[in-house]
Amino acid sequence: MVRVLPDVAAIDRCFDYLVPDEMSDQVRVGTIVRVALHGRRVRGWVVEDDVTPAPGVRLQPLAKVTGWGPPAAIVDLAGWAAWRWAGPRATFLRAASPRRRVVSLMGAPPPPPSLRSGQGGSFPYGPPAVSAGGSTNHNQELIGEAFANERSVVRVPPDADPLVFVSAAASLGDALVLTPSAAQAAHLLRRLRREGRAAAAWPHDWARAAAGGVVVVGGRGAAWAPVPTLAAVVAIDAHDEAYQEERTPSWNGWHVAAERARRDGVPCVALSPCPTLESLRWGRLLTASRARERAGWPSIDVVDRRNDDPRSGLYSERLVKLVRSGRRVACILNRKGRARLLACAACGGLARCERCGAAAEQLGEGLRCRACGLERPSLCAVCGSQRLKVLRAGVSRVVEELEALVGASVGEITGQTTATPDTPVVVGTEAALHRLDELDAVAFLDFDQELLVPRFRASEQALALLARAARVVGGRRGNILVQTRVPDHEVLEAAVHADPGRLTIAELARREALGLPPYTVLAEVSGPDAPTMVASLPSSVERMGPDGDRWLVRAPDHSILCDALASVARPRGRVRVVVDPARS
DNA sequence: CGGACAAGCTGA
DNA sequence: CAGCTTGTCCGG
Repeated sequence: MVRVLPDVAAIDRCFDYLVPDEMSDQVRVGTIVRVALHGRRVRGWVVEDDVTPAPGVRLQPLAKVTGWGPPAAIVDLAGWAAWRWAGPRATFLRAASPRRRVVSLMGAPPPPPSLRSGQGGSFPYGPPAVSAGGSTNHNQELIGEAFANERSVVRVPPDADPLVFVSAAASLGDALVLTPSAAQAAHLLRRLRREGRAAAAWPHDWARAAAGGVVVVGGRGAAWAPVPTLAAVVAIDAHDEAYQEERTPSWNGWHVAAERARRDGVPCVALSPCPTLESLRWGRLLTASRARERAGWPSIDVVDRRNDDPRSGLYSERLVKLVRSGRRVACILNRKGRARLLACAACGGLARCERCGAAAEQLGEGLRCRACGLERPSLCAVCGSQRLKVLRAGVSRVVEELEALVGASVGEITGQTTATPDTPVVVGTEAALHRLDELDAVAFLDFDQELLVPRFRASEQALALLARAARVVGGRRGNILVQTRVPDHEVLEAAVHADPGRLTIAELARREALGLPPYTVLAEVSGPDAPTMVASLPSSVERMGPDGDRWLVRAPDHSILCDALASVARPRGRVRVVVDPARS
């Protein structure tokens, strides 16, 4: 008899079934099965075997064995994640299961014995990494030390090649390597295979990973890969917010992988040019040499705009010179559309919505309210003038203005655009930094928007943006231009001096004073039934809010926070809980 | 989630 | 009071 968790998000509950004799050799903890439940057949996972039957319940047999599922250790890990991110277990088991049915692990041949290391013990490197180019000059000491610790945060400059760390992990045995995006994972995988490593892509090579003898590479989901004997974990760019699942439960891939490493007692290495404060609290910080770090950040040109003529708009003299230089430049502005804020050129009044009073933005020829979406023709609601001036330009508007300044065509990239423009000058939102590479320079037109946004992680996120830009311009070879009215902000100081530690110190003090992470932990509770849930939380947690329909719950650590969240009955479907919200 | 069943609303 | 909608309950 086995206990089965149905793959139905709303049923976070197990049911017992009989195992027919002919299935018994295929059924163990993790196996994916089909079961009859309440008059229908649903998928589910065996989460316990050899269950003693509860008296007085007539059991149904398993309807079918579908195939391989996550190993027992991962089933257990899913239980932990359900607690840690206050979500149903089924979500995590789904994340850990193969996309297509796996009937046998055969056909996933193990790699040649020469590459199967992982006998444990000291730290011999495997086949020496063939260094192409000069970016693999980390000293061996740093790598050795990283894997000698259980939890290391290795701060490397933005242009550092993570491959040496990945190879070192692979030399220890079956390693798990996480990257923020699937594209980065695919690239890394190709390079590992070129190096002669047996490597499996998550989630495509699920069965190969389960068979063992490979290093598994993937995005955040790879944290759930069925590696039989884990030897090490590496998270590349561990600061990246892409590790966090956007949908609830919003689990974090590298936190899951780190928990796995902890459970198995193997090293976990988080690489980042700008480690988060939370990661620094989690692990021991190791840094590249000062000289190496300084050499790996580009030159950062901070343009102090405090005394510039406001009529020069988003374009300082240095910016104009840069875009006219003929070099490949991306101008970054995190505002989509043409104009996000307008004023009447005649009476000076702001363009606002007639219905709700919120700011109206330019949309085609007319205006649209940014809050309620009401559209109206482009004229002043107060005096009727048709002349409106742009107070806050968006990307599309900047494209037009830069084309006039450069005298050539300028491309545009936002999250929605699909084609990559081939013009030397490109304007875009942050998305442009993920889509372009090998630029000569990146210019942040209004960096204050990043620095001053009212979110407690704003500074860290702003530095991460600069690190991202630094990588896109190829480290030291490129340039970053930053227009700001806060030129002495710690974020800019840290980037200019290639010393993220400067931000760490300032930010830690601020967070401690305000009782914010990493000194505390937060969860966001929202939705129609949030008040009910918040009201029934135990007094071990602090409640803050509401802000609209959002509440913040604060506790000294995850054990208290998650226990508190788990202790209250959840009104189904009507409340959303986000543990460790990225923005707040 | 999705079926079962009860309670409430409507119209003839 | 049939016929339909809406809400609540519960699953082996």
